[in-house]
Amino acid sequence: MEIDNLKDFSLKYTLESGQSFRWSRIDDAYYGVVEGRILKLQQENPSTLIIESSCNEDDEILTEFLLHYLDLNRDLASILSAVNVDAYIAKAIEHFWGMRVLNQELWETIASFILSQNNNISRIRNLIHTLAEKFGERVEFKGYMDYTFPSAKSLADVGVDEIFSCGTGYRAEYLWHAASKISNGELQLDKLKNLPYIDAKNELMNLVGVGEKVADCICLFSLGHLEALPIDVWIKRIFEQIYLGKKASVTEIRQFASNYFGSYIGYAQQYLFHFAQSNPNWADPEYLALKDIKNKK
DNA sequence: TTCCAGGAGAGAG
DNA sequence: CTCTCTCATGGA
Repeated sequence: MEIDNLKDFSLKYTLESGQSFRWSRIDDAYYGVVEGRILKLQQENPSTLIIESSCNEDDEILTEFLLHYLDLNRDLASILSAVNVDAYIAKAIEHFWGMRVLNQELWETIASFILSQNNNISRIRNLIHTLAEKFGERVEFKGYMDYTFPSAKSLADVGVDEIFSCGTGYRAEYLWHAASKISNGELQLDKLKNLPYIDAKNELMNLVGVGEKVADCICLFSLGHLEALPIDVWIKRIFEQIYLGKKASVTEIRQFASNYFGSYIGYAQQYLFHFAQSNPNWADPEYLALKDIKNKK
């Protein structure tokens, strides 16, 4: 099946921007395990998305699911125009136009970003794959084989040692703790989805191993809270070097950022993050100078 | 060999 | 509140 008449969408930038660790590109198609099945996505024209699923599901329901997952129900142009306040971020927006902030499954996002701490993206991908291979279910579609993300209950049941043996390091305890609290009902994910940003974030930070940054990642990449600002080493560097010109605390960065970019800071963050990550010259003087050129709103 | 990665917790000051 | 140290692991 396919979805037509897409506007302001880049499948590539959306799936390759470090929000999800479960997509692989083969030629011009993306294969990923999403909520129990393999999806194969291809963008054409570029306003058409061609979709295949490893399980038989109703086209209409799958369409609704993907519109939400890929955040296609939002008016991206107006969001980006709201955060396009200077020539520096304008460069990032221009370069990665169409990149969307995903709405991923909550438990998988919690687990993935617990594993992300003090870790790099390729190793996070490998860890998740190893966990899925050992504790998930095998799925296959058109020669592409992968494993579903293990449920909270299955990880709670196998225990810390088995999780540790996947190479998770000291994060094994954190992951097991979260899996336990979720599978025994101490933390109810459905309730979490209905809370406002601050409340959801605080609730998540009650989990051992979930600090402010990971909580913000979950709020942004799963719960749709676009005002969340995950401050990792990259975002810290970007704000210190580009916008503040000095070392700054997380509190300081947060205050400046929300004041400067407004309530869609989560989207601004994603473009700045991906721009810096993929451009070794992101802090060169020629780029640095762009931040002083303001864009009229 | 040392440094670093989409950090967090514990402890000290 | 802010610093500092430690926590596994693998790739550069």
